[in-house]
Amino acid sequence: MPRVSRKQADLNREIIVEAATRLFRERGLHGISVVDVMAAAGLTHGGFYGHFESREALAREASERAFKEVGAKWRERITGEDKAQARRALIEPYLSIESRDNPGESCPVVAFAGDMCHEPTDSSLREPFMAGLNRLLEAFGNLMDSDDAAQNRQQALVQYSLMVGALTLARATRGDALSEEILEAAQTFLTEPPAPV
Amino acid sequence: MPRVSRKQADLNREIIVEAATRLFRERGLHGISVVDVMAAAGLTHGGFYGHFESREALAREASERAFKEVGAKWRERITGEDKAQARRALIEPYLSIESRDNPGESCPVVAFAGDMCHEPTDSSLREPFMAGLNRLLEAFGNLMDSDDAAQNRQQALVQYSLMVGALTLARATRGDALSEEILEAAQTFLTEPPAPV
DNA sequence: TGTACATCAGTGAACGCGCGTTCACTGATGTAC
DNA sequence: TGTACATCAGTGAACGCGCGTTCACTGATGTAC
Repeated sequence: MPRVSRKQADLNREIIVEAATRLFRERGLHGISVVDVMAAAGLTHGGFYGHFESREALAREASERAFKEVGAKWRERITGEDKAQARRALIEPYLSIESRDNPGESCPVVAFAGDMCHEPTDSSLREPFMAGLNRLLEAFGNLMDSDDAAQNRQQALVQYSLMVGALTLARATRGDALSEEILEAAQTFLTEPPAPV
Repeated sequence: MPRVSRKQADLNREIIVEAATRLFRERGLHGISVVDVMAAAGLTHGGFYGHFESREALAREASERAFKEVGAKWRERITGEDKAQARRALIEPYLSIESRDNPGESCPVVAFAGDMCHEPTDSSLREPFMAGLNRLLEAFGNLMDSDDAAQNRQQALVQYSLMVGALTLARATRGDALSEEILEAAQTFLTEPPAPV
């Protein structure tokens, strides 16, 4: 069925980006093809370049959207005024089995960090990654208890690095008891009073 | 120059594995081709299958060797009797700029964890990864101060997850000041007395 | 509102390329006498 | 030790395949009157 309405075409583009936002996080920046994304959107591959300049342009847009999504999710969870409680509201779902088993809907930092290490310095994917990571770190730093901004920053870097490392390792070891053990250890360390660090 | 001596052939195999041990860590499990490895070993690709059953078989062997290498490196660094000092002797080089900039010679857990998340459940690469990770975690746990084995285990999981997360993020953000900031924050947290956790 | 025509979103074949893998070939190595 | 021959490590062309990308085509959509 060639030539759909302009409205439908815009919707199709939206569907493609949504599918990509999930698939790139699930299988990595190099783990899916244009055919895969288009098929996931219910389309054939030929129309892809009517919507996007290149595969990389889609990856960039998908990365941006993934960061926006989790940014919004974080904001939802931080509504309370108690900072320690807000931290827990972020950390517990972050280090949950659900999060581990649904990379397509969770943190793009974890999803892309490994690939980003191999990305060339001038890759256009660096920009959305860095921007998104910085926003998450800033939001997280605002949830620390100290009056000392430098100390809050350091705590945010440490705790977030731990969250990224634990979730990455939990995914890498999925199927082994170690996977749950890692999530629980990190969870306990980060949320059990007295306030960590 | 076809048909080298048996001795030279064994040496060539060794050179191929060594090149692969470095290259797979530098560019990821899917980032290099058989041609790349053979070229790095000074050979052409045709002879590859005289030495290895498949590309994956080489990846498996390279992974095993990488874990053996860092295991030996860790053992070298742990010679002292002071556990806190031994921890520092591991952690400081682990979270250094040198480590960040030389993935080909450093931790295979960080090098492969991202790829391992996308590897099929029955991938033959899981075995060396799990075995190597478990050995490193055990060695690290033995360096904790408590008499409580469970607590030592938890500390090892937390601290190692943090090391993996921090090094991964530092590599992913290389070129930005954030990269060094992350390394320093994790370094400070893990090595500055009072004993962390 | 209805008609005629231009536009263009999506299709599927095709492109060049790099990949993992195979194979006929070469000629030095290793061996049997 | 020397000779004749079998072996086999490495070479480079070739294979099928999937990839990103291009393009001629189709026919419903959008527009001009």
